[in-house]
Amino acid sequence: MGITKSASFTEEQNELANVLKALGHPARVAIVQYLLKVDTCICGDIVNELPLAQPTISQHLKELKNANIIQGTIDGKSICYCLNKEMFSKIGRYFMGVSISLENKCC
Amino acid sequence: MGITKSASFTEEQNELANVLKALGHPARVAIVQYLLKVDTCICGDIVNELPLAQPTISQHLKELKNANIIQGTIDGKSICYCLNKEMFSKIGRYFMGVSISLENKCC
DNA sequence: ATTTATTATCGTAATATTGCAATATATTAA
DNA sequence: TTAATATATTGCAATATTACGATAATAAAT
Repeated sequence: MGITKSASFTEEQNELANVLKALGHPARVAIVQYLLKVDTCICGDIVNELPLAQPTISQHLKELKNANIIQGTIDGKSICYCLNKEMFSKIGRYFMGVSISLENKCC
Repeated sequence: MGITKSASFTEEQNELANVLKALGHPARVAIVQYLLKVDTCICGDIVNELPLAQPTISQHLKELKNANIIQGTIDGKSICYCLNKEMFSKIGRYFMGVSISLENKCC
């Protein structure tokens, strides 16, 4: 993107935006959904599953990891990836909270 | 961004990614939080609230509107914006669903 | 030590996003 | 009609993202 004035916003706003930006790409949504289905997997499994090259998948995994959406643990010569429960719980609670706040408001 | 291979992913994946991408910017998170606080407001109120120029706010509002996150209704010479309850409910339910699916899994 | 397997990094082209000044559009007020 | 108010659009510079080929790095197997 262009110049994003992160400094102008609160820590909370920047953090939330970072996580949602990381999830704001169809390939990364697909990776999350695949991980949800298979529980854990290695990078190569995702390369076989999605129509993207290995470096591209690796880059997407890095972004998801940076945003604390997935975690990877070294397992021999491969890396075992899985979803970070707490992050999904946190995001879920945030949006449900917004949703409840909006319940008795009209537009 | 670069070339996003939207065609390679499902409709659902693209839709979810679009909404989350729209929310994946601190200025747009700030707009949502402001709207949550004041219920409804006009564009000018947001321009006064955030450290961004009017065309920039207008552009962010357009993106939020396109993603169906806010709606704007013409009110005289200004436009009254508010959050779209259903969208937040939908996103909240999605993430809570993922969260619940992850509950009894380990990593 | 060499090969094989798995993932990460580098470099780069193509494209998208961000922010704003200038300007256009639309509605109300005088 | 003219002026004032509110928002949208255009055009552009600066920057970020996406995708991938080539290559490096790491660990296991032979």
